[in-house]
Amino acid sequence: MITKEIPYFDIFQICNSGQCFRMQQTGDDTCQVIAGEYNLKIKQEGSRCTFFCTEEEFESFWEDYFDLQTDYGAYRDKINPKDSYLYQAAEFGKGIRILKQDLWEMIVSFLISQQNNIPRIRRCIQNICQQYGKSVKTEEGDTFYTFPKPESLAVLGEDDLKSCNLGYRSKYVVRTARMISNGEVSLEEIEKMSYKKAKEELLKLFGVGEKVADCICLFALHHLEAFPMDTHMIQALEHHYKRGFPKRRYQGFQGVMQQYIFYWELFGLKNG
DNA sequence: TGCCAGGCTGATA
DNA sequence: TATCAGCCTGGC
Repeated sequence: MITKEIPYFDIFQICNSGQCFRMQQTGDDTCQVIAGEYNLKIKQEGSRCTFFCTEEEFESFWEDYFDLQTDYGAYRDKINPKDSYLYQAAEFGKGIRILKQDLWEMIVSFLISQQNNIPRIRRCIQNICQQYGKSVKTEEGDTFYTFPKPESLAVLGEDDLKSCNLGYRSKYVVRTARMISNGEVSLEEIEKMSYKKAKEELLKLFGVGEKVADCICLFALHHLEAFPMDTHMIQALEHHYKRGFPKRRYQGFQGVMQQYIFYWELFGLKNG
């Protein structure tokens, strides 16, 4: 267990920001995240966060996973003070960070995300993990499931994941798993590529289009210049940036601004 | 009951 | 090159 003072870090904002489907609020001040072989409980009171893991695990994995070394205040300081819309969106979502998640898991997660809603995406992923992942016992005696490897899904029939509630997305996941498993597309190579090259490569995968590729670039590869355009973003930008979003001003970290806008559109407007 | 949700593919013109 | 139907399924 390790307790830290972390400014501008809000576990619930991250839970709801739609970038991570295996991080969930479990109580008034707690949440649970599953990543790789790890299952972490976090408790947050103000800027005081308690991570229920060893210091070694925190330093070798979670610190980087949550991008805790980066000063997000510096990104917000670059916001045009005359842009009151972006300013208020960034103020509202100032606890958001862009996580560094597993590439394969993000590919599958965002393949499933199309024409879908967050609770159902979570259920789909949970079903896949339970059926094809590895079960792991925690020290407390609880069981959780890891995310299955591409090879485990590549051997399935194209419709087999319909039983996990994926619907027509089943064949996207299975065919993509095959492309990776047979070496047609290399995850290791994509991880070394620039944003432009990585996106180009991801677009070769069956079921991956512009929006999904950008989400993968942002949430797995940490290419902060990726700017996913979904229906919410299209509407928000049409409404607030008639002459286009000033991406040049935020060159290199537009993705952070995208998250502030996205989170504001989904939660800020509704809650005042 | 019908419509739509955090898109994409493949057919058609 | 652009447009559009069709796709699963659950919630409203």
